Amino acid sequence: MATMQEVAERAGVTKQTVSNVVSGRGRVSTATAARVQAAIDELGYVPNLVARSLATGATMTVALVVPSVANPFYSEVVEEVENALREQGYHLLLGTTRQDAGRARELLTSLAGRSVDALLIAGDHDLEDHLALLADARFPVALCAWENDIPHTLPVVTIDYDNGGFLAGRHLRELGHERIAVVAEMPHHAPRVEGARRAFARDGLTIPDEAIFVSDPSRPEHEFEVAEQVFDSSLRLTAVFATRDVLALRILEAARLRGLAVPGDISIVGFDDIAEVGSAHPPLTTVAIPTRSMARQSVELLLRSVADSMRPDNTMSLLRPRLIVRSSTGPAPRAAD
Amino acid sequence: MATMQEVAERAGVTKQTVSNVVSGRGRVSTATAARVQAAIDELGYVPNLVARSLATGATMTVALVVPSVANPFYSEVVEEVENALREQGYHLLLGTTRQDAGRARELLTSLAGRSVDALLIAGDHDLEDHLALLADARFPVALCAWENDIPHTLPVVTIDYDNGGFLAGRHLRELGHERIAVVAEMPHHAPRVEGARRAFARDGLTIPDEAIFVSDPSRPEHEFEVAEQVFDSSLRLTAVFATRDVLALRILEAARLRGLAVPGDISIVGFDDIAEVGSAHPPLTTVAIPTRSMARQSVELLLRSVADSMRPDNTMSLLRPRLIVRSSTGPAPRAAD
DNA sequence: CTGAAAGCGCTTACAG
DNA sequence: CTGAAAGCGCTTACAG
Repeated sequence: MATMQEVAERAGVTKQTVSNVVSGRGRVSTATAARVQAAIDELGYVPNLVARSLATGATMTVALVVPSVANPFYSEVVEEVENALREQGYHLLLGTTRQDAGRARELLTSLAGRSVDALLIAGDHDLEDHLALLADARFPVALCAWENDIPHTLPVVTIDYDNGGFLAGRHLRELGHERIAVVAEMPHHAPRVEGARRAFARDGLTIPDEAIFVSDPSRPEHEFEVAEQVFDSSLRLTAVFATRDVLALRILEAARLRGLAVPGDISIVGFDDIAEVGSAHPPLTTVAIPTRSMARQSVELLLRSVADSMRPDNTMSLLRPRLIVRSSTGPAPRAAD
Repeated sequence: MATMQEVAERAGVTKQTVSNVVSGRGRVSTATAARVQAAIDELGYVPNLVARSLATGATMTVALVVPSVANPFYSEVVEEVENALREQGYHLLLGTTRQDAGRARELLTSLAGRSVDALLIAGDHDLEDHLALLADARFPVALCAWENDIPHTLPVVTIDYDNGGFLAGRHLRELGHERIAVVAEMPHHAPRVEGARRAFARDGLTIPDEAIFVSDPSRPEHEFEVAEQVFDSSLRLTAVFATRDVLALRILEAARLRGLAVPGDISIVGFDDIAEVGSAHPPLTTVAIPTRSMARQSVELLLRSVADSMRPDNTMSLLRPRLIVRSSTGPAPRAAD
């Protein structure tokens, strides 16, 4: 592989001049620039990025840690982080934790060796206990999509999940629903559940613990089983709030399989606003969260701090979800009681 | 940040010795090793990976290029590639092309600067024309999940897609189906379609062009529209072969919405064997492809070549798909003709 | 078992 | 506008 030195010799100049024409910085006469460029082309010279990194202290790569990519929410985060990074010329180093605390720990440890310029952690799964490993990282670290027990030691850009749950609950209350089930991944989605409860509490109503159904994200087939449990329960429900759209879709399927009309017999509200949900039958009412803007803001926070070579401001920003009313929710059916 | 030199001074030894204890290579007396380790701990020393890379010529990171991560097939590839990489101590640099040839081009160009030890490209979307950019890459390159016009210039580990289509078609033929529709993303899935046609041709039957329905992957809502078109057609179909499970699921949904019994009125065969398909209602018959083993073999091929520091053998390996019969396929209903 | 030297391929002031 | 030098922080032979 041709080196900068070789290009310099061929062009009859010094390394510095080659460096100048490659970087476009420092001025070089048109004539020598052309000579250098010719040498570069003839030799097929490509700068060695590792050497450049050592000299400049910048690797132009940012690491992103997510629980999984097989989850529409996180795959959207990955896509948008990559977009934002690429616009600034950065590469993306990806690590997934897969609900494995040991793996998460290794990941953070191996990342702490400054081979990246910044680190973004998405989602609070399995990482709570390992954040301390990052205490003396040599690069800025930020958190996003963090739902429970938001750390105070690092900057975070996340969603107001509690408010999202509240929006879902309030919508259902406005439609007159009094008895609803909540299907949630617990404890991760606790804030969404609490939000919905708060909306009911305003009207003096409660969502009892028996009406909270816990889904296990590690077993996809479990999602449907839970949906079945909901309808098998004797709670005389008129609506279901699912704290993830993927769950909401399973509930819709289970309802249809039992001949329940949506929203005639049962209303369904989801959470996330993933693409499939808008083209479901019927299209689902859901709580939309600004995933892409969250991803983008996180990257900007981090890159700003890289540019200024200072720790990022220890800010916490909470993005607001938004209720999207489609056709899976309607007035509560008159109780036959 | 502490440097190796500083650790050496503190421990009263030379850099080399510190390097030895850090790497575990070259022997060091227990006593000095302990002194060095103490200095490392006191200073919070972490080796600078970039410097190490420049010295060794290895970055311990491998790049993976995929069309998208919002696709269950590719997200499985990403996961398994990451697994295989991590086992060997490598990091994953991820790039997605998003059906944007310009973006794909930029990606490959920016990767060519030897900041990675190897490159794996999954999927043939948008890359056909840019492979030449990799001609003088300083690291090994391999292809996987390549379906059309497999290049001869690079090693590839892929699926026998044509055979997958054949398995689906043969299964349907064995059940007595004569008139089927194929829903496919074209031209990408052409081999799967051809495979199915081949199975029919053995019995002197053809799948006419009108029975091939093209789905547009860039518009998720289009998938359902296509499913509707299939049932609106006047082809008197008894089965549908969808070249992706996600499509098969939409077809199942459309069938149910019209009151068609699956498999009583219509049989459905998918392709991929993604997790959701096994817990659908009914569970879908599908062509399972060894995605994880493909990902793993690709990584091993690449890493072997990195270890030997030679070009990978220009091999082409074709992994065999397997038909998984579940409950969405049954005997063709007796025609009422 | 430990030390002194050279080198990986760039960039960054600093002279001229 | 161009050149000579030092340095980024490691590792790799090579002596002792």
